[in-house]
Amino acid sequence: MKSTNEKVKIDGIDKKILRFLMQDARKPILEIARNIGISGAAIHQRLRKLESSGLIAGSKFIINPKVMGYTTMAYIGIFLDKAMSNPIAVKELEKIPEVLECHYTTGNWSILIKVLCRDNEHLMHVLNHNIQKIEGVSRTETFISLQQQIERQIQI
Amino acid sequence: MKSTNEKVKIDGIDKKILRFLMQDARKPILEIARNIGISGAAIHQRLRKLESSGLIAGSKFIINPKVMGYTTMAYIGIFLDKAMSNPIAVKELEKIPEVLECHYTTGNWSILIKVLCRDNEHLMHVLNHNIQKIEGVSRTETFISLQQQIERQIQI
DNA sequence: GGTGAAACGTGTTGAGA
DNA sequence: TCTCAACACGTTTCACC
Repeated sequence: MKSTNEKVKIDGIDKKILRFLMQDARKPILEIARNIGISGAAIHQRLRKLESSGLIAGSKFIINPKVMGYTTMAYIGIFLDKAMSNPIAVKELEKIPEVLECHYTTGNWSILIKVLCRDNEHLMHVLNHNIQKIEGVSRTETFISLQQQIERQIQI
Repeated sequence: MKSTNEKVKIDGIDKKILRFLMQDARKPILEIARNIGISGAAIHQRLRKLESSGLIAGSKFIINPKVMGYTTMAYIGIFLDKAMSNPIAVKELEKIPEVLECHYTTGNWSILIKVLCRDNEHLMHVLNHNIQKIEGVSRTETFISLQQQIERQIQI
């Protein structure tokens, strides 16, 4: 894997391959091959190169949380006491399964997190019993996502 | 696909299968079968059920944006004029490829978006030439993610 | 870079417990 | 729901262009 500071060059064929696989990671290579008119072996070689360049970070099945009863998504801005070091807070946040993302941000807050809960009651519980309990957390601001209207990866 | 208001019941075997595939969507079903000690055909049947329940929303290759030179991620809170309807703004935001997420939120802003840019200069350009140009956008607040410390899906 | 072919492994189905 | 077995199909490698 190359340094992440090094840009990787990809051509139009790479882009076509990636566009297929970013949509459906299990799409057979041979099917892609037939679609773009080159051999399966060639695609295989290109994918190995893209993987070792670090451009392909892996593949994932995507789960629909709504079907599991998780319908409330929210962003929470967290203010930390000055004395509190960010890494310790992150360590605690990692233990909370409802926390899906955690960003160390510029601006108002020290930390911005994304949480996924079953409902508002569950969200309130996570706020009061998990997040606010973390030492150093002084205040939080919650923004509930009423609807997620765009969700995508970098366009290539 | 069932209604998204209907919870789906999954057992321990389903969870094991999903945990493997959420980590690596291309992991062969037969390999998973050997790992958890049931036949490949059984896994195949379970996956078909999980898919038709809507729990599996698909699969994706994950691209590492840093390797493509995209190193600046930010959240932007957008204030809309009262006269402005949210759907029109979202339609415009969809046309901006740097916008990866868009949430209609409670709280200060009308909209919270996540953007991915090459660098701060690129972010400034997207703010001034794309986002601020959208009719109805009155003010924005930007939070740059200096580091993303947690990134995961719902835990099952 | 690319190809085709061979060897091997996986996906998928259907009958039956 | 599961298994087994059969077949179709995909992946991977390699020699060669």
